[in-house]
Amino acid sequence: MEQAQQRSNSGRGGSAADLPQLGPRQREILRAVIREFIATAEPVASGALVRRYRLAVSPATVRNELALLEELGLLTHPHTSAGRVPTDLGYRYFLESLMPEAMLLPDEQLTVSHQFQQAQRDTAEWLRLAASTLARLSAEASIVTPPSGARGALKHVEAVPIQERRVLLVAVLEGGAVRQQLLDLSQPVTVDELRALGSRFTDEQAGADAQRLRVAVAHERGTAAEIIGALAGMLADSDAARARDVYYDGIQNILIQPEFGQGDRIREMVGMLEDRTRLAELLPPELQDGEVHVAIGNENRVETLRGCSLVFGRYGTPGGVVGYVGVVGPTRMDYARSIGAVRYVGRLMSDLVRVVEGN
Amino acid sequence: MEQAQQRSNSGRGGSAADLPQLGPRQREILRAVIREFIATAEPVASGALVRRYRLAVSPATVRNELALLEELGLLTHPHTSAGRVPTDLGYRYFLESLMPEAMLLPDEQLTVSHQFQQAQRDTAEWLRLAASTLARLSAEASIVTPPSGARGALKHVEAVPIQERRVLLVAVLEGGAVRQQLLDLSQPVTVDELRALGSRFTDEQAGADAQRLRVAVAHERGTAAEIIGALAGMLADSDAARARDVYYDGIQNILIQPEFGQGDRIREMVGMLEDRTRLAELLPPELQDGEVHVAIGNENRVETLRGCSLVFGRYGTPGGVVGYVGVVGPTRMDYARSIGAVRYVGRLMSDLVRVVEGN
DNA sequence: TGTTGGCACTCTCGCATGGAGAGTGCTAAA
DNA sequence: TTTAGCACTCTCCATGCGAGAGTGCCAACA
Repeated sequence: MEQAQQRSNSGRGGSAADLPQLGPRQREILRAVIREFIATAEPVASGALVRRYRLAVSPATVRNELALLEELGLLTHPHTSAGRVPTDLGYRYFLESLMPEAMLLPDEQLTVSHQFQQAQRDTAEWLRLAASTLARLSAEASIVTPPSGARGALKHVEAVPIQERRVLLVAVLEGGAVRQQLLDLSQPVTVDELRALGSRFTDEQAGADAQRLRVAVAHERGTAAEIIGALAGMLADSDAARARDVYYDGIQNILIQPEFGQGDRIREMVGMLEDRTRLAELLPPELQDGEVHVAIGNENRVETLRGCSLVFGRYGTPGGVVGYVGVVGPTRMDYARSIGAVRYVGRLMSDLVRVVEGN
Repeated sequence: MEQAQQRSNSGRGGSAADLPQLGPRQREILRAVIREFIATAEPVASGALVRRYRLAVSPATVRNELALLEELGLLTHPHTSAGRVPTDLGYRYFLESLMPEAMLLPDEQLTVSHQFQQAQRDTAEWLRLAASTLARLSAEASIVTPPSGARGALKHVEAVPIQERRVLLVAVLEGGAVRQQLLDLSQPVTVDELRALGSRFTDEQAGADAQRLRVAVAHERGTAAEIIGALAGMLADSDAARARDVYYDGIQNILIQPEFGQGDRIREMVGMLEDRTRLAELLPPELQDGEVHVAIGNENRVETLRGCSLVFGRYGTPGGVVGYVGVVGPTRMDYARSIGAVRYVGRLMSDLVRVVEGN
């Protein structure tokens, strides 16, 4: 009955080390409690466990085991005569050694990857699709950050005339991101001059970062200097802009969860998600591409998200751009599904980024 | 004591015609009820009115007037011994002829316009700023749609090489929108060829819409035909993409409103807002730039938003691009503030669009 | 005729009560 | 070691009751 174990989901906090040792029956019972609680959101009673999971022992025996699991810190009691509820540590144990393999079903994978292939081949579209796919698969709220270039290197410059002294600068970055900005010039400029400047800068400054562009400003004068200066600003702002460009979806999914029933818990949560400047606090500190990090309840650093779990994955290319995909929900979430979804969508995003980078 | 009246906020439904005639004291009392209810969200009692608004009559007299206003359909009663609550019609009357002038304070205007000037000069940034500004000013949830070109005419084309057979197409549209898409070519192409194609298309097809580009495909062959075809697709998809690019903010503001206290009302609402495909249902059918449209409660067409009011404005340039800014909240909202905020932010957005268009 | 004080009536809300039901913990027996 | 039995605890729900808020109406008054 033991499922394929999977230790690759380890999170931070070195939790694997301090997890207690359990016998097979205790493991079976713990797993049943967590499954049941995830499904019902109600404290789980000994009798119900025996009945619904066809345990070969009596409720009294189960009660003894439950008391033991509680003593180990894996379960709690809302009050004396209520059933058991998993603690954060209980979920952690489940994740580390009880959870079924965290994989999407093959036909789900097929559907999702098909959708990604159908989507318009544009980064914003992909991000939106990733967010909505994650929200649907996990039935939680999802967060997706755009890929951000490690250096924000310039790849291509274009200056489009708007008026005689106003141009739209379009910069394509290494990694396929496109940034645009209006620029008012101090002198009139012709279409041909702009075109020439665009191709010259594309040739000369390809691969440059904000730093190098700032230096290059000194060697230019007039319109050229103004444009290079603006480009440097665009590249420097690039990361700040990225932080504001986060995609959310599925907030409605977590609004209905009974744990957010009333009070301002929910308001705080949504406020936290809407405040794009605080997003960085959610992201796991060090994480490799392809790995999935799970922060259960109090394991995450943000106070307003106590009682919530975060499942985050990192996508990108080695040495190239980096982005995050993740889901947020109550600690009582279907971790196997969420992890599977995050991992798969992260992998797809990595593939897409690789395509844009041209590898 | 009568405030400056303002009839420019008329909505659809020809409501101004069927509004009852009221005497000055009735108007004063109705205004007080609505003010009080907007502030407290609790049914308003006759005694409280007299006390808090220093009315020169006794509670009994006020009760008589309240009964009359109820008979006219402007107020209701949750139950026999409760205070009065405005009906949709009551709010409508308030809007049409009782509301103080719907204008932001001069220093608020200054702060906001300053923020817009400070912002990075990029459409996405403006939209985000508009959404967050509206949410903050109105203390409701805000919705901002990107400017969409009336025709989606092409202004500038650029093809950036990614690999030898893969290019990133960047199209700048009339109105300053930038669209990008990856394209896999059937034959390898050099950087110089791409550059030449880009400038040729920019020259030949400037001002073209999706339709004309489709025709132009027939006159090209090879790589050029593939690129033109892709451009036609991008322009055609342009409107669909725009619909998905809506900016929301301040959802947390309406989550705490007591009217959305519990139940799935709120979940439905957020679901409605998150579902970008249904946004068009919210937008007012015909509306001139600069006008503000208010749909109170049942006046809006979407069922899940019964009990909510929408305040929408249209921005853009005559004959040019068009976009919408608006706020969503409970019918019990501060209409003067919301309308003032929507009008002012709409005007700023119109200015910005005009700048991008080069007028 | 319009206004007001007085008063009965109604409805909600909060609180305490009590019984039913669910579930545990403990003990003693198998 | 497991289990049956049983007392105990706690929640939940329905009920009832009293207080309070507020209205509607009536009769008196200016």
